[in-house]
Amino acid sequence: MSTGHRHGSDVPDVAALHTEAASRLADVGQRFTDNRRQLVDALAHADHPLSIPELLQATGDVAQSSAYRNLSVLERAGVVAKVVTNDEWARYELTEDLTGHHHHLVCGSCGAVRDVVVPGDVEEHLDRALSVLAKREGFVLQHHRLDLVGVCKKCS
Amino acid sequence: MSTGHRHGSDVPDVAALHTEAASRLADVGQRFTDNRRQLVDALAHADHPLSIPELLQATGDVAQSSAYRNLSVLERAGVVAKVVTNDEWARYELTEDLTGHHHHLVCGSCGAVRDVVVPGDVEEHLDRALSVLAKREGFVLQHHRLDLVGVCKKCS
DNA sequence: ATGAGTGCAAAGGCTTTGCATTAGG
DNA sequence: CCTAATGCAAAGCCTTTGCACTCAT
Repeated sequence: MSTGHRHGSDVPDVAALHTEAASRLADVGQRFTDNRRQLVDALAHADHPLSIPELLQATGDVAQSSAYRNLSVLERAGVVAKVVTNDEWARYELTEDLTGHHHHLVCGSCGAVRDVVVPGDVEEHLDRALSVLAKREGFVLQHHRLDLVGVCKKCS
Repeated sequence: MSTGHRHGSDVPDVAALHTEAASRLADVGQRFTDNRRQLVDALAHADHPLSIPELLQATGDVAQSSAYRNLSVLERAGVVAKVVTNDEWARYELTEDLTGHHHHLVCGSCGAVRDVVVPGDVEEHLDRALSVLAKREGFVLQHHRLDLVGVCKKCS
């Protein structure tokens, strides 16, 4: 799936997302509980990876330890991915096969991270070049991460 | 400067590196002490970003707190850059204007990170595309970070 | 009933900081 | 001499874990 989500102007298909999340959790022997649904929904409605404080605020009544534990479970289930940035907290986002491939605008000034989609032809060109490179290095390439580092609109 | 270093087969120009490091430290009112020289040398001879444990081992007799403090100073001076990965420790490398622009092969299995250089034409193509994108987003682009995530030769 | 999930509090582990000592200009 | 730098130990802070309670099946 790659139904509409925050990158476009369309509304996220919440039902489909829930079904898929539940399915992936079931695959690893886990339930789609209310806490987990709240975390997934918060991530689905954000246009950038969320930190734990942001997630706690967005969900309202999820205990911090539960948030960490459930994010870990969701990560193992392939529903969310941890995004490491230079700021103090880890950030989380839905996996790319749920939201679509994208990259990040990282503001070196305030630390803000925003999702951005790179034109398809650029991605293809890049992927071809990286495949060749990986093969040459004896490296099994799974995917690439690309961050644009600079100063966001608000800080400049 | 961008004298020879670990990416090529050439030997790092230690003297020039020291001069440049000392100069940049002086610019921010800091000295090029023996501990800092040891850290810089260790980074110059590695072919991948080093974690604190690796740096402590490579330097031998630098106290952990001094390593952290000096890396912070070197970072402010623009001599080293912190590289954030998904593993437990932060990693450090010399800044790209000292070593040349490069990217990282990140092994999702063992966490190893190795430097890799992408062909110039690919970089140019990418930079042009990203400039257009950044302008459209009202973002002042300074540089990009590109990681190849997969499985390294040793783990596959 | 029975195991998964939850929440509070305590523990862990990387990183930072306080402070007395040492070294460089 | 005098300030910067160093090293040890203690403190911080994000994250993980222990444990008893609750909920769903």
